[in-house]
Amino acid sequence: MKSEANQVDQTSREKLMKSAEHLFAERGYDGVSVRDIANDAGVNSALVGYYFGGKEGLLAEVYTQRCGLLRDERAQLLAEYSAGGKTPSLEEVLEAFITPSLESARNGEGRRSLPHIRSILAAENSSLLEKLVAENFDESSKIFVKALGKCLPHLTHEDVLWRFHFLLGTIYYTATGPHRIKALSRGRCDPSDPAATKEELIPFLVAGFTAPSAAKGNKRRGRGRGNGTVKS
Amino acid sequence: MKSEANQVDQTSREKLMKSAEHLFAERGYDGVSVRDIANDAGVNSALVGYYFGGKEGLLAEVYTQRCGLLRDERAQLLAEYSAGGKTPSLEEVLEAFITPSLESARNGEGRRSLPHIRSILAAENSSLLEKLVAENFDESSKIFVKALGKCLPHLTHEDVLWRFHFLLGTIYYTATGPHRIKALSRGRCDPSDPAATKEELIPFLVAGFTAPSAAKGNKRRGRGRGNGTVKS
DNA sequence: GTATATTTTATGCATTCGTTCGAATAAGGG
DNA sequence: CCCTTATTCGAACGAATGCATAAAATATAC
Repeated sequence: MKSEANQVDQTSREKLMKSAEHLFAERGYDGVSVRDIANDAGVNSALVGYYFGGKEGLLAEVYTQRCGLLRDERAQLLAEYSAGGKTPSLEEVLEAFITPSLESARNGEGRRSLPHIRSILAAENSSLLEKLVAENFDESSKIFVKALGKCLPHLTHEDVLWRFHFLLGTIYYTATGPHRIKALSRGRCDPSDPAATKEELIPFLVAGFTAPSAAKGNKRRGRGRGNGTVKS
Repeated sequence: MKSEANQVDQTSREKLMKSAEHLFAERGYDGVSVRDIANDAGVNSALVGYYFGGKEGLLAEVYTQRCGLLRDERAQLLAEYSAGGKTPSLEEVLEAFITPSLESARNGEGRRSLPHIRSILAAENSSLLEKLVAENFDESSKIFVKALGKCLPHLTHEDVLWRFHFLLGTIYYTATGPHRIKALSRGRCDPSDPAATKEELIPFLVAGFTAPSAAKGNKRRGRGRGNGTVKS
């Protein structure tokens, strides 16, 4: 198979994947028909069955490919920040995790499709896709949770997991629902601008992550809010 | 067939709305057919046309009703914290906003359906529903953004909006499904537990909101003895 | 009782969906 | 040239969709 086609000479398989990524991100899985995809790609609709076995196979292919790219970018950034055996700072770990999510336009055409697709999977809750998410995501998650925990020795493992969970929420919501804040701010806050988003998100997250532990050992009814770390 | 004696006499309209809320939250809008809803409700499928004019009308009805409930709960909590002309603290404002989102089981049957539906709207991006979101949510949002700004005079209006945006992300993501965090923690972190979530989320958010301003140049106007209201 | 209004049911319709199948077209080796 | 293989195409299938309508059942008023 001659997979080294030029970007001008694109195989039908690639056209389908590109259109599928675009349309799935825009209108959801059930909201797009294979005819829509084929039409957008300019090929015959039967080719999705020929190349991917069906609509689900096409989505799986698109998703895993995108996930791999995102995972690699994150890993590479984290590796850069860990060069020379150095332990990356909290900001660096967060930046390594967030940046590829915000600007996943590297391969596509300015569309941040992966978090959108990911959000759609969560919403439409297809069983196959839930499995895909676990397969492609848990690996990267564990690495970053570990790196975060190393930066935050005052937190329990569960604290880190919770805050990682909140971090994911900010990322996905930024990628999927940027309409409202843009309207409320009359366009001055634009979550589709990766640099601006990062500039606001990182300090917010750094402060949130470095907050005192909220874990069980700490739930004494102490009056003082910023009480120190409780050893046991 | 005659409907067997239900525990309460529920009109077919209410049955439809209940089933629609449940199913929309579970499988999305396009993922559920009118027949599915009618079958789940135990009524004839033509009744959704009779009562709501169609599938979209049913969704709009469900959504606006749920939205009204949530908005009222939030407003009531904020009013309680503002009793006697007192200015609520940051934690109180956050709690008033978050709590009803996390435990929207008050009226339903333990399902936190509204954020789920909201998330689906964002994903499937229907034009009608985007309008619904703006209509039902912006009002509440503006009130809380204002209350937050009053607690955080060191921030610009845009800072507050950004962090409010991140706050929404954490809520929606938490409510959108049983997520990886539960698996990664072997069940010890359970986002479906409102109390546990709040115990972790509030300190995280308080720290994030009170972080120093990230605005470029820190150009907060009206510094010194600030006029309370934020200029619009 | 009858008459009227409301609610429910049964059924059909036009459309769209994902998928499949067989026939064309292209490419390459003998 | 023929033969094999890979790709593309047009057409069609059965199933499911949202929606509309007429008739039946039920409630309500007189």
